[in-house]
Amino acid sequence: MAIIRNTIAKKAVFEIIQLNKTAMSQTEIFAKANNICDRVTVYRILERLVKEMKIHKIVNVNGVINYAPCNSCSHEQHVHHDHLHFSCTTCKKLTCISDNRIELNIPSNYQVAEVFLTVSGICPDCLIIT
Amino acid sequence: MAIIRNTIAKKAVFEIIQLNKTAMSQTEIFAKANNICDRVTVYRILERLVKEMKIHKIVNVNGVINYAPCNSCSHEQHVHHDHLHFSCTTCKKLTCISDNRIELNIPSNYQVAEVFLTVSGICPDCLIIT
DNA sequence: TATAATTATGCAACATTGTTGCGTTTACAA
DNA sequence: TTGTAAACGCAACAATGTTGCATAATTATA
Ligand SMILES: [Mn+2]
Ligand SMILES: [Mn+2]
Ligand SMILES: [Zn+2]
Ligand SMILES: [Zn+2]
Repeated sequence: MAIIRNTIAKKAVFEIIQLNKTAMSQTEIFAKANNICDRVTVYRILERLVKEMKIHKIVNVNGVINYAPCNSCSHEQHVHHDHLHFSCTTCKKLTCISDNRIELNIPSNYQVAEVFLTVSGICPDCLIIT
Repeated sequence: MAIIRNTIAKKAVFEIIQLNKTAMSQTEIFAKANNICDRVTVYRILERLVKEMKIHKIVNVNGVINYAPCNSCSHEQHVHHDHLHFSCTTCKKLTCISDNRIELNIPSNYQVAEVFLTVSGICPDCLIIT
């Protein structure tokens, strides 16, 4: 079993993700990290944090991968998240929205593993401004 | 108002998309196009076909953008598709699955525009092989 | 048909996002 | 304190997508 090390960079990256209200891409996280480590290291730290189930991965509607903290992830729910994501077309922010039950209507010959549900539109912050 | 031109390359790209059972990325489409045009042209043709509502765009779970033909797209439904997509973890193919009603449970201060629902798992073809 | 205007293309160059290999450093257990 | 696995930096690469600009093809219209 591999030993998990809590390096300075890893702690910093995790804190950046935790303190932010919305999900962030590697680029955004690296920008906030103030050159605490190389950008490749950020990628590798993110991989580890996902594996350790401290954060989860979300593909935004434009194809860019974002990361957000896991709040109550069990081993089974870690990837197959029970919540949806909201992608704001104005501020481009991606937000985790609390649990949402959906009923899938898929032919029985498909074996379902994970459900990815992302809704785009305008977030509350951007609606106020308008 | 812009005039729509049906060029040889555009017809070829559209036919490639129509004849394929699953959605395809620009890379796959270009590979099948047999150097009928430059790869940049394929990107531009895809943009036009999306605008003309002949095809639609789907972001796969890995972040790569795929394209599939539109079957019964109205102006309103063009992007806000009423169907879900199945992403096979084995053969990596992305398939459009016919309509699927879902009930969203989003706070009312979010203004919803489009819904993106992608399910991953194992497709029927890959299940048979196993 | 000839000419002008518009649309589409090729090519080169660039941007962004993500990955890999490898030698070196660091964290942690013993 | 020290050995070793884990993490890191750096350089190089890969995949995907975008932009500018000169040229070619198509369509409009005189
Ligand atoms: Mn989330
Ligand atoms: Mn589809
Ligand atoms: Zn917003
Ligand atoms: Zn499959």
